[in-house]
Amino acid sequence: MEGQSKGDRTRAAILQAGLEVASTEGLEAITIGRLADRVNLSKSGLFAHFSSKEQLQLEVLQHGRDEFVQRVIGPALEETRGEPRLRTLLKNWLGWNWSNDSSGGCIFLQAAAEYDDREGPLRDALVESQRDMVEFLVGAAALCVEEKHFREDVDPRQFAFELYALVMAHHFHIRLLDDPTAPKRTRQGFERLLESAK
Amino acid sequence: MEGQSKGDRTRAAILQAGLEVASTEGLEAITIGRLADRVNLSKSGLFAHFSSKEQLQLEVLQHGRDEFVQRVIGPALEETRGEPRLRTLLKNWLGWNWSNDSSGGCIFLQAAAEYDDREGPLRDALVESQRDMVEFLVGAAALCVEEKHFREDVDPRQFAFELYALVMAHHFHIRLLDDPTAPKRTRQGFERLLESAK
DNA sequence: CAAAAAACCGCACGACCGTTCACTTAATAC
DNA sequence: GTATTAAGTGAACGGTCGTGCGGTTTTTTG
Repeated sequence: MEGQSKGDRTRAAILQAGLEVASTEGLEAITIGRLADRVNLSKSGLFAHFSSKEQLQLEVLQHGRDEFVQRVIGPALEETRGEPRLRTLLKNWLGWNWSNDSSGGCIFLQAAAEYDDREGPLRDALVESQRDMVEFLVGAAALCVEEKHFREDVDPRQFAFELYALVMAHHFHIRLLDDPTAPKRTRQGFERLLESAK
Repeated sequence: MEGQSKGDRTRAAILQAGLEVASTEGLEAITIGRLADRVNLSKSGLFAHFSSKEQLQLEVLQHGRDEFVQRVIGPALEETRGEPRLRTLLKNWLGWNWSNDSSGGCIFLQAAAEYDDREGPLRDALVESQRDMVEFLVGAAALCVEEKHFREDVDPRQFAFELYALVMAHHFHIRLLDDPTAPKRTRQGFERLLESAK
């Protein structure tokens, strides 16, 4: 009668393991057998929790969204509007990309590469989440204008574009090229972006 | 006795088809069978051209490098050093990302996501090619300083970081989000980047 | 045009894939 | 504590994967 049944706990463990695999090797690299090993279940035992592999992938992606909101968006929303919020957002975002706790980078950037030329429900779900993300950035930038932290003629959408660009470059440089100066360069680009908006 | 034997021509066709698959679905999505269908060969007939699947993938990646040099780097090198060369580079680069001629986006950004958390020869080859790419950008920016198009205190490496960032964002917005304003935003970011370097 | 070499095919293999189903074991409810 | 329900197992299926081998066809050489 209380919170979590056995099934719920198993499900959560599966999604967590799925997120780890997906963020390092991709959503397409998720395999029933491999995931079953990771959580000590039989293939069929794991499969019984989902109606299909695609459904499993969709739920893993959704789990990624939830985690991102909790670890990145949430803390930013607790900050005061405008520039401080933007700074907190970037800080946690870079932490998310870099998080070495079992996971490998950002599942969204990983999935973006996988589905940017493919059709289907997975692409649709990803596009929706990324459009949300962009809209959140646009909103955060618009608040900077509203709070007079930015000039009035700053285009929030252009600002969001360039901010996301920096985060992608950060991910690329730190994960693929092993460049330890990536965070510094990202922050420097961010400061330049802020400067030219003021 | 003359230029191309039958085998060479077939090989080239395989690599071209491989590049198309790799740029849309990834190097990992390359499959002997699917590729064999695409070029009207039997699985074993195709396989005989390579010593292993990994070798095939490596050669596809190398083919991508060659194409990129020919279509993007080459034209830029014909331009006069400094800012004009940089502008030509960006123009052709965006064209490469967008090239709708059978291919799907940039094979390097695709592969970067696939191998940023994996080990092996494929990752090594990719990292090398991307380091080269970054070094080329750094050099192009340094020439801008040398030619007095940029201020003396501009850091070419920081410039390269931010330029690559814009190109990644362009790729992301145009291929995943279907955002037709992406080229405009990229150019606008580029102009801002140039402006603050002058 | 014949001989040598290169290119290609068909078939088979073991491994892993997603999915189904009949069954057993464990957790929950009364 | 027993009845009921939920959770997990094991074997099997058709399919595709990378790879190896023996034989046939095509291209190249002299």
